[in-house]
Amino acid sequence: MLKYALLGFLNLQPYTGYDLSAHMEVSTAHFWHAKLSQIYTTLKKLEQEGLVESEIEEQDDRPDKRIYTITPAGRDDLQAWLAQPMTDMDQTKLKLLLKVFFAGMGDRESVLTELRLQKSLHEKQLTLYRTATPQIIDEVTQEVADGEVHGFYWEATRRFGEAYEQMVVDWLAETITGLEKMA
Amino acid sequence: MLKYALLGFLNLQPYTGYDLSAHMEVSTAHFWHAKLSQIYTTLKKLEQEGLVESEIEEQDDRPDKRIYTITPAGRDDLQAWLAQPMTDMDQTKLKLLLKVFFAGMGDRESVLTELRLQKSLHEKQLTLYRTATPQIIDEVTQEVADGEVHGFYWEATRRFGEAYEQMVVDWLAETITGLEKMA
DNA sequence: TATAACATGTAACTAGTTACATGATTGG
DNA sequence: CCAATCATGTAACTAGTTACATGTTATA
Repeated sequence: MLKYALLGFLNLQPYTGYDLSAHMEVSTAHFWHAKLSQIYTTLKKLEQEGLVESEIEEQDDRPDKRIYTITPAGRDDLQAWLAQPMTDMDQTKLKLLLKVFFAGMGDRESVLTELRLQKSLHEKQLTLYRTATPQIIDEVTQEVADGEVHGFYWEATRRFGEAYEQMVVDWLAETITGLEKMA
Repeated sequence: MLKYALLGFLNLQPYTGYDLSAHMEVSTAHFWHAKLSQIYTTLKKLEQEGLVESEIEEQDDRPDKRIYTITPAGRDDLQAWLAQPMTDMDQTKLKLLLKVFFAGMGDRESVLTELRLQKSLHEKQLTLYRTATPQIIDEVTQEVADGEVHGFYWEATRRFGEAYEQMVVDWLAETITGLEKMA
């Protein structure tokens, strides 16, 4: 599926692998992330399949860049993916929940430490969605073509992130309180 | 990490691969799932590492069973994992959000269809967390040793599931309304 | 009469992570 | 002077999925 994340970004404008990584980190990271190594190998595969093309831009002070552009076949593939509705729910893997599920086998203090640490991490993330993310969306919306349309959907994913983190923080607070009472 | 899901269950009592799969499906599926094929290969690997042991129980009418038991080394490994706190947040991959992020490149009706379908799926799941899951937790709590302690944590993961699905349903409703107004 | 549940496993494949390898420039 | 940013890639590995292979019994 990284395939479609890459095709989606390349449908906005040409990018290098490094650029794509940077963009994913600030915009899709909370629902889709990838390491640079996987991005490079996937781009190579997409080029072999004819969904993207690349050309080298030479640079003097920096390493040369390989700039990828989406092809008509790539656009068709992306369109087909967008048009075809998912018939099942996304399945997630949450290590934290797995640890909580078996926490009765360890000691109470360890769980409390873990949950408090997680709470502070999720609070930080919640703040980001409320302060930094709206600014990023505003900027990018003005830079790209069809910015207003994309802006609506980008804001929708931001709202999801915010609501998710709020829910997690609330759940952690409740769970911590419950555990403290169990003393 | 499937490793720890399996060790966790086997720390409650011995199980076959088939049993483990069935238990995961009703209790951890929303935060940890695995196919039978992966469960079988992982159990084999765990046995080679000395973390579990198995013995065959012959059956006449059914295929023979291979019953796995956790070893002291397995228990130690599980304990160490539980005691060591995670220092980062779980990262998720949500195809639905990825599709929404790039939805401005497709047509509005496709997105609406997709979101409405997802809403009905998540509503169904929310109902399950409110009706079926509490009953399952009650039953299992009474069957296993230290049931009351485990019950607290199992209920915590149920609450997470319920809160998550409620949040998703609300987000979908809002997003659908926003899109309909955009007409 | 067909399909779900019971029961285990292997083989081939796709996806993703970690580590390695290289090397200049900029900022603290 | 050290870390971060820029920039690309390969190799080895771990995790997870899909498909294949087998065979009985209970249920709708």
